Amino acid sequence: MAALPTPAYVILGMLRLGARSGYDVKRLVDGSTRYFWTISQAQIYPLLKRLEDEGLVRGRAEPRGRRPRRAYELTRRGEQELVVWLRDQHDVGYELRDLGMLKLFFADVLEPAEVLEHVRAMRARAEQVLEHLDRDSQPYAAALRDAGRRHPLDTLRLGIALHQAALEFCTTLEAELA
Amino acid sequence: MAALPTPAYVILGMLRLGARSGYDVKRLVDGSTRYFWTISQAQIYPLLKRLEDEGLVRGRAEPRGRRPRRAYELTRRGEQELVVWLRDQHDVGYELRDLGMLKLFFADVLEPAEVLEHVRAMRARAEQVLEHLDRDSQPYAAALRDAGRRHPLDTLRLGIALHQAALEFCTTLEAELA
DNA sequence: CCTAACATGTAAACTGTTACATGATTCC
DNA sequence: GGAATCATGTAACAGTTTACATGTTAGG
Repeated sequence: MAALPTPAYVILGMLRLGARSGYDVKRLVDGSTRYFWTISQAQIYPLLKRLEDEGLVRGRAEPRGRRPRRAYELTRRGEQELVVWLRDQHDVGYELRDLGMLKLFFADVLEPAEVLEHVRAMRARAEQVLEHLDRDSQPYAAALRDAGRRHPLDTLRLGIALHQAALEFCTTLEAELA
Repeated sequence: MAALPTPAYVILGMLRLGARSGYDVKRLVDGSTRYFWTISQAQIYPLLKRLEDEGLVRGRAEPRGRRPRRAYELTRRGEQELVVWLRDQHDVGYELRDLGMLKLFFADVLEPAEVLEHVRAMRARAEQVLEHLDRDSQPYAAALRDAGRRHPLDTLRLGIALHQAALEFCTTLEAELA
């Protein structure tokens, strides 16, 4: 059996955190891992089917009227598979694509005033993300912690620390450029 | 004329910073923007051709023996195109895919000792990146600053601040988990 | 009654990477 | 003479997103 693609583990993990439908998975991803891992809706349904074929999730039909609908849960093998993947310390890599940083890198072609504008835009973005993390992700992570899962909150704290650092750097740079 | 894909602007920017061949572009990207923007070699050559067709770069053949080789430089229109793109404050978005954070998010399935191991691995990664930035990117950015381009160094400082923040958070979390 | 949110699914397009092939030059 | 580095290029593949299509349920 071929190794699963990463989005499959996201699905397994979200099912373990209480998601029941593909739609739930998408909602939870958007509300929690979105800033360090996204997944598009079009990937979810085919993957759920595959996971069911491989016996890692169990789905049963719960149609609403004429509309098909499936509710899923992890099987024991699915949970084992998730644990094996989580344990693999081998891949903790990351990939960042940051247009703000890329444009700053090339910004010497611009007028100083334009660079300042750009840095301000980067700071505004960091502020927006922090606001979203605080308003939308925090309550969800706090609820999970109260249910005994502490690590979503730890991850959120890391996300906040990262964006805070970006925010502080932008503020410093703005002062230098002014 | 359709808007160019982002890697095309990376090429324009790198040509402006002194790259002459496709190979140069790849080398500069690997040595400088790699931690916030990568580009694969296979994308570069077709894009250079396209940029030449659109009059944004000028290439001339400088073969080595029987091996073809092209040296490129920015045209005025190419530089204008770069500036227009840089000015567009509309897209300063970013995309992060961080397996370390994703696994931390789901880490409640693991034993506490395993989580600690994982956080240590994340910290080790941050340390490695910081080392690379300091050893490989710093000299290059410093040389560019001495040549009058200060923003590659600013971008590097932001990268360092980000990884430093990650490192500090991991250290804190390790202490909490121990 | 209408809109928003719930919910599933597919086809096509796009983006990016991997793997391979080729050959020159420089340094040990 | 062999290895590493310089240098270009393509074909196949994998991964991801966009756009569309469809229908339900709950609330204002």
